[in-house]
Amino acid sequence: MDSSLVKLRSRLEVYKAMTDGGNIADCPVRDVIQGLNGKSSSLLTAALAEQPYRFGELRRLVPDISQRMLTQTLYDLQRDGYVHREVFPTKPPSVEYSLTELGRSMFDALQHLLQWAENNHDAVREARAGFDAAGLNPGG
Amino acid sequence: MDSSLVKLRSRLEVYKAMTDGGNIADCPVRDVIQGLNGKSSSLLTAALAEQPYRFGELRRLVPDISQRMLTQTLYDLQRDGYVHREVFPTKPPSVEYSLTELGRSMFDALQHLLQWAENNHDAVREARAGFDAAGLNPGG
DNA sequence: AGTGCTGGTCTCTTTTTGAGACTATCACCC
DNA sequence: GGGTGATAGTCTCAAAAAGAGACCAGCACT
Repeated sequence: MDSSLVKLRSRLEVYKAMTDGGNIADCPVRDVIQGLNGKSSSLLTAALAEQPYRFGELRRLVPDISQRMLTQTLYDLQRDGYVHREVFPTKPPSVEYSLTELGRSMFDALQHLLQWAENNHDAVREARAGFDAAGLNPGG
Repeated sequence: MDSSLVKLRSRLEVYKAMTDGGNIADCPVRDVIQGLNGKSSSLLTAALAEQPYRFGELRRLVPDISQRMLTQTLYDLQRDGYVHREVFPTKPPSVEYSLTELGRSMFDALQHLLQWAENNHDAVREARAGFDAAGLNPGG
């Protein structure tokens, strides 16, 4: 674990140098992670890691996403190479979305964070509650 | 790896049930990950995982973030329990931000994704380039 | 001919983000 | 004793992103 911290230091300097240079696209974190930052990107990737899904299925699976955002998020995931989109000439035509190899590889890394979120959801909620309560009564 | 896929299926169903029920806050992915989705949250967490930093230092470390967003992102990270904020009554007063235990734990999970981003930055860029090129010339 | 399914797009409104001017306090310098 | 610089922010205005939901087009079924 300490060794990863050592690696981290140099990595951070790389990030800094790159953003410092002006070209943000050269910073992997900004460039890659930002593409995953959509409000439902993680969830959709998780769904597609399970199995391929069609547009309408994804919509039902993640009901609080608007069609517009679902379209756009899938488009972005496809553009970044995580998702494959295939149109079947049925009547009416159906569209199937699936994870590419790159997408599956990315999801393997993302999964750690999803797992953490699940394990620590309560801790985060408690932190929020405590913070808000303290904020309302700052007069110590 | 396959066993994690099995776990995933049931997990996804939990997500679905929870968003389906209407209360999005009960879905760990939406609730936790969304708090990390800020454009620079990952980068700031990475910086603070290295060592504590002061406000101005963070601003210089991540130059393309506005003061306003830096303030707000740090506030959000603090509220979710990842970051500790300490004011020192120097003249002028200085404020130091550091990772809490929870934040460090979260970063351990996040780090996989950061590492992946670094390793696969080129692949993502190529995917984008290929997608855009194909999009301009769709007539097959 | 009307209804439903498919996978979207278009418009309008609200929310989020970005850029950057402005605040307040105190040490230092002249 | 007044201007300058450092600290860590806040405030306002403009632009970008996201959400809600109406609308579109093609075809099967009735």
